[in-house]
Order: sequence, then structure tokens, then C-alpha cells
Amino acid sequence: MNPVYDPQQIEAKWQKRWAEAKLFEADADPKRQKYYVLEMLPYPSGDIHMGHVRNYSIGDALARYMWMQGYNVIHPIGWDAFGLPAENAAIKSGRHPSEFTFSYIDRMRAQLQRAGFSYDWRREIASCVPEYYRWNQWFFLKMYERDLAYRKKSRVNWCPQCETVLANEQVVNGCCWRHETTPVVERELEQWFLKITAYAERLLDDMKELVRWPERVLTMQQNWIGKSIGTFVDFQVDGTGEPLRVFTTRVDTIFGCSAVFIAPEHPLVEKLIAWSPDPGKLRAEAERIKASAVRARVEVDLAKQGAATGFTARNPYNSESVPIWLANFVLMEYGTGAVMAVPAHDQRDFEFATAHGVPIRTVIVPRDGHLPQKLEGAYTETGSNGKLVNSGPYDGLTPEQAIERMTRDAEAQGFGKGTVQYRLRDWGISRQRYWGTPIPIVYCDNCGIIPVPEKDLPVLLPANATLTGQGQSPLARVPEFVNTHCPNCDGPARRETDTMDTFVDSSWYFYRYTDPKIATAPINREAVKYWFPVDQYIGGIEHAILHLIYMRFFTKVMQDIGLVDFPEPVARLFNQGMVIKDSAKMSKSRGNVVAPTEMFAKYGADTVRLYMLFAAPPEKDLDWSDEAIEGAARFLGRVYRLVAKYAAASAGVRAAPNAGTGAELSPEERRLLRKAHQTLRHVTEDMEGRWHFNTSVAMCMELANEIIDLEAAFRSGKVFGGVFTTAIEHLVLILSLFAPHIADELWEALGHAEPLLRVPWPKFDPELAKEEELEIPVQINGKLRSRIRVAAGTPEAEIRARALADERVVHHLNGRQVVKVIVVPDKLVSIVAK
RNA sequence: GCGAAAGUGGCGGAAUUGGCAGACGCGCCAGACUUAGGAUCUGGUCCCGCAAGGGGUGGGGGUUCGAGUCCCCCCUUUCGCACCA
Repeated sequence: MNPVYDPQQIEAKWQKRWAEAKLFEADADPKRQKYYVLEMLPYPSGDIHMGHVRNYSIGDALARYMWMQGYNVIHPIGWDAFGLPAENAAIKSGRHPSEFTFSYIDRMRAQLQRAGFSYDWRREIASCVPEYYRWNQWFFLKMYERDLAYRKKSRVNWCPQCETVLANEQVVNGCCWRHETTPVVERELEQWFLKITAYAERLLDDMKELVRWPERVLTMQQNWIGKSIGTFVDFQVDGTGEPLRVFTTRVDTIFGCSAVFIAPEHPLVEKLIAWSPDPGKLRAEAERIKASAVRARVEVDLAKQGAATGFTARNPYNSESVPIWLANFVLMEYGTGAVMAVPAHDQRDFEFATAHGVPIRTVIVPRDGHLPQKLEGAYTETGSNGKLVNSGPYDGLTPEQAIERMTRDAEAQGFGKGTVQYRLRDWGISRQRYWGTPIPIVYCDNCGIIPVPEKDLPVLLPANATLTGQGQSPLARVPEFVNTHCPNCDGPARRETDTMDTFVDSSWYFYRYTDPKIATAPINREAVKYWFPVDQYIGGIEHAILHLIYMRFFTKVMQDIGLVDFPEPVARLFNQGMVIKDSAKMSKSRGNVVAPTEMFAKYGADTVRLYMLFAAPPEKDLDWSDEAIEGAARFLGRVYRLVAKYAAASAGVRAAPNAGTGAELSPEERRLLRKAHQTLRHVTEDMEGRWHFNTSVAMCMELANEIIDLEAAFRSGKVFGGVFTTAIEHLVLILSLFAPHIADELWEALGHAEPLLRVPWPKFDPELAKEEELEIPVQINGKLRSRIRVAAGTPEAEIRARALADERVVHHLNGRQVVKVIVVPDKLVSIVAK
């Protein structure tokens, strides 16, 4: 055995061995309990980054632990291979995006392999190959059949940097999610949408299955779906008979309605302009309001602006006519684009009314109280503390009662109805870019929109498109692609030239892993039945809404078309923190990027991985430190030298392992075994529960320190070789979760033939882990005054007597009267004296 | 503005249920071995104090024999939502 730790040599050796032994290959086996560890698949950008290393080190520790616990572990990886960066690189260089993509995949695969992650590489997938993306097209057709994919002209978010459309989920603070400083602009385009809104209720409802998901992810998704229960009320524009429908969640306040606000884009606006005595002025006002509207979300606190239209609308509840205003804070895309204004009971309306002189009328008051003459702000009580006034037949009801009764009355009289509204919008998937899945649709002059028949899939992405990155879809300039025959009438037809959002690719990839090559269907139902659900999914919080809601949506569609028989694909989700440096996210522009490959070359993968797990608990951000990683390297070096020295010197002694308990053990031996089992207990509990790998690694360090401390005792014969061996073997075995290469190397040096992944995880012995003698603190009036040594389990009375007899305690009591003595066995003694 | 999480040595972080604050590591100090050390090993390292002792977990109050942990108020940071009617 090499006396010097050489991670490069050891890691290469074991990676080769593992591959030859097919150590990480798992096949469905009904006789064995399965476990599915999934990490978010990387985009092939060229090199893996520290965030990947962290994410995958966590997953790898878990996968290895589950293997050692005897599970049949599926642990796959693949490539989210379509997308803009490759296309942009291609535009710059004149080469094809697939060239970049595949060469990057090769490079990053080698880097992941260099890290020694326990992936079953037979299951690798890449979303940019026809064998994969044809099934995106297949899902699209299934959704089209069920009216879940549809085309409509709509105002969409356009990122001028990406030169393409973005989904609502991809707009963050008014900017593109990939270009955080580029505001999105609006465009009117014909777009394909997936009807995720049809699943809004189920996406909400099934959250009750997601008990092992982080609360904040569920909250974010809930907010994103934004369900609210309310009422449509049909006003009428006076003198025209034109209906004007508003949506409200507070119909109970409608007797306090003193205006109707409409969005500047509301279809009624054009009509009002036409009817207006001064159309020019009204149009100008509408333009002004539109320009100041909420749409420009980059602005945080928008002043409330409005313009009176000169028209009034009649409130069907009390036949009162109120003015119609254009208002910049009313959103066209939510509800009906029109709201009733109740300044007394809605803060926004209150602000607007105060600024623009709209009357404020109180219709809800505290049940046993009054409201001030002049309100400071809106009174928004909705519960039984409030009651209705000035509301005709509804006076005296609580807001809750009133909402129910008034909605019922509106329905009975035909001027309104109860409704549920969602913030969630349908998912726009059309992208005017090349490097994505072609949308399998054909436009025929005779037959209209015709889906490509299933048997004609895949619609291949043409290899020869010219990429300019400007505006239109590149596919539109490839005549051989565009021009086709109608599947229906065989007449000339044109293909859809947009490609799909790449989030479609990642909405179902984890199913494909279970049978990555199946050519007859997107997924193998039998394989999915065995392997699903994903037991543990690990990835960054940035996907809390985007990917994690799309993926849930896809699974529900798959359930509806009979592909799977469960509503949720992922049982447990974990979001790891980011890797940062100098308290900022690593980025090329900041120049604070630490390349994993360089660190692997300098320290070895084991050290980097150990450090990733040790430096912070996994859910927190981890600030990379060039110095602190040295500590991880030093630790592995010490363990290596410990075992190397021991293996060389004591071949005879370690042939007699003895991990038994009993009186024959020396105090040193008991101490060593205790530490070994405490470490095992800690790590086992950590893996099963809290996932504070940083403390697990710390425990390994403590165990190593203890062993090194007792090395002399071992040499002098006070510690029997068997016990020493047991302690070292425990250390190496536990370490294999975090630093697998060195662990296998040392395990082999200790005389074992099997790699650690195949060694059962030992059960800790609670008896051995127990402390036998304790030092417990004695407090007098809350201050620590002494410590007494007692055997574990000493009865209360004895502890009490020992504490009171303690020399230091007697000294500190100084004759004062003992009022009370609290003894917590094995923990502490607290004396109250006066 | 609303909601959530967090605030502990010079630094990363320990302290599952209220019970010795600072485990483990980094850094730093001293020493050993060395031609040398950015290798390795040993010891030390919350603050004040020679000591006895005192103080200490963002600030202030409270509950308790006992509070980093529970309660109230305030401050700061991070994240999410921000006109969704």
C-alpha cells in the first residue's frame, strides 16, 4: 500500500473497478425493495459547476446509503439538451448546435464520472435526440386530442435577448428568467398553449399528497395558482344596454360601490370611445393610462392613475348608477378586467378614491362598534366581527353570510353568479427558436389545423437551418421542412415552424430513465410501476414553480390517459442551497467561479465532495473557501495514513476481530467502541432524518481523532487489535457515503474483497453507544458552580446527595439555606438557595 | 406593504425534546521534527481578569430552578408575494 495518499491514482482505480463490476446498475426486481434517487438533470453548458457537485454529492451519499441498507437503488442522470445557449453559440461560430451539445455532453459526462457519482450510465438520456423528443410530440398530440393543447393569438412576453416568447413562469420581476436585467416586451402572436389551468384544482388539491415537500415550495405553487372564490356581477352601461361584468370576492360590499374601474385594454373601451361625445380625448386618456399600467412590472410602486370615461354603469343590486373609470392598476388578464370600486372596504380603491375624489360609502361596520367619520384606510373585516349596514335587505348580516346570500340572489335573478378564478395562466410553449422539439402540426388551406398523425412521428428537426437569432423561427426559412402534405387531404400544406419550450422535455424525463430506450411508447408502464414514485428528488429552489409545477401537470395528464396510475410523481423533495463565493453567486462576470475539474485535479474528487457536505448543512448556501477545503484534504490524508500504518504494521493482530461487549474489554476499548457506535448512530439517524451531513462528517472526524488518540494504547496492547479494527472499519464504512474512493481503497487494505456499496450498513448497538460515566453540572441559583462525576443511570437521590456534599458546592452555598434541589438524572443538578 | 425563514467566536458552523453555549473544521498563537516548510505532529485559542471571579447567542422585556431554544415588542438580513379585485 502506498504510504502517501494519492487521490488521483486511487480514484481512477476505483472508478474503473466500479464500472467493471457494474456496481451501480440496478434492474427491476420484484423481490427487492426499490429506491429511486433523482437529481435535477444538468443542461450541457460545457463544464459542470460547483452547484452540480453539491447537488449530486448529496444525492450520491443518499444513494450509497440506500444501497448499503439493501435497497435496489435506481440513480440515473441525463441531459436537458435542447435550449438557447447552444443555439446562441452556434450563431456566433457558424457551427451546428448539436455539435456543441454533444461535445459538451461528452465533456460533462467525463467530469461527472471523474467525480465518481454512482450513476447507472446505461440509463443516460439526452432530450435532443429524435428517440426522445418524438415523445414530446406524442404528448403534444395526446393533449391536442383532449383539447389540452390549443392555439390562440395572444399578447405574450417576448424577451429581446432570447428573441423568443417566454411563459408567464419564465418572467421574473418583469424580466426574462435568463436575462435578469432585460425587461420583457409584449407582442401579439399566434401561440400554442397547454391547458394547465384545467388542472388548477387538482394541482392544488393533490398538494395534500406532498407531505414530504418543503413548505415554501408548496406555498409558492399555491400562490402561483392563486385560487380565489368570488362572484361575477353584471353591471350595465347606462344608455347603451351594454353589459359590463365585474369579478369580486367581496360582493357583500357592493352597496358601497361608488365606481367601476376597467383596465385600459378592456374591449369595452373601444365602444365607449365610439359612443363618446369627445372620442379623441377619451382615446388619448386610454393611451395615457395604458402607458402607465401595471404591465410595466419593473416599476415597484406604481401610482394609481385613472380617467373618468363620462359613462356610468348600473349596479344591479340597488339600481344605482356609478361612473366608469379607466384605471391603471386593473389587470385585463385577471377576472374580467373590470372591478367594482368600494373605497371604504378595499385599500386600493380607497387610495384611488382619495386621489380622484370618488365618494366613499361605508357598508360594513364592526359588530359592536363604530367606524370613524373619516376613514384613514379601508376597513376590510370579513369575519363575524363585522356586519352590513346601508345594504338594503342585507343589513345586519355578517360579510360571510352576505356573500353567500347575495350570490344566490344574483343567480336567481340572473345578474350574476358564483365563480372561482385562478391566477394561473395556460402554459405558452411556442418558441421562435431552432434548437427544440418541432411542434407536430400542419396547416392546410383546405383542412385547417391538422395534427401530424402518430405514425408519422417524429417530425425531425431539419439539420440545415440557418441560424440568425433574429425574430422569426429559423425553421420558417427551411422550405423542405415547411412545405409538406396535409395528412388529411394530401394537398399542399405548411408545417408549424415554432419549437417547444424546453421545459416540456424536462416534464417527464424521469419516467424515461426507467426504460430509456423503449421505442414503442414514451414510457414502459411495467418499469414505471416498479420504480415509481421517485422517492427522493434533489435540486435547486429556482425550479419551485417552473419545472416542479409543469412536471406535476404532466403526471396528471399521464394519469388521465392511463399511462400511470398515481397523481404525483415525487414523494419527497429537497432543495439544496447554492454554492457561493465571497458571499455572491459564482459567475463568470464576477470572476469568482471555482471550477470543479481544477479542484478534482488538485485535491481529488473525494476531498471536494467531502468539503461540499461538511462546509454547511445542505439546505443552506455554502460559501466556498479555498482555505477550508484544505481541512477536508488534511482529514482524508490523516485517515489514509492511519490505515496505511495500521495495515502495514499489524497484519497479525487484526486477524482476530472482536467487537463483543462485556467485562473483558479494557476502558480504552470500551471508549473506542462507544465512539464508533455513537458515530454510527449519529450518521444513521442523520441519513434517515435531518440530513445534516455536516455534522455526520464532523462525527467521522471525531471518531478518527479518537482512534488516533488511542493508537499508542493499541500499540502497547491496552487495546486489542480486534476492537481497534472494528473502530477503523466503522470509520471507513461510514466515510464511504461521502468519500467513496478512498473508503474502498482503505477497505481493501483492511483485507476485504467486496466494495463497500455491497456491504450491509451495520446496526449501531445502543448499549455500546451509551456513555458509562457522566460529568454532570451542578448549578446554584442558575450559575454553574461545580461538576460531579457519576455513573450513567445513578438514582436521583444519590446524585442529589453527591451534589450537596460536593466541596465546591458547600463552599459556594456558604451556609445558605437550600430551598429546592432539582435533579435531572444524567443531565444536571440545579440548587436553589437563599 | 404582506408572508416565511434566519441573526451564535476572527470565519464556516455545532447545541433533535428548555438542561455544561461554541462540537467539528478554517484561521491564528506557541512548540516539536526538519537544510527548508505552504508537509506532518503536539498544545493553546469566546471576551474581561494574574487569579478568584465576572460577562456572553442582534436589542429590550417576560415565563422558568434553568432560555441560543418558549412568549411579547423592536432592529437587521435573506427569500417569496406584491396592485390577482
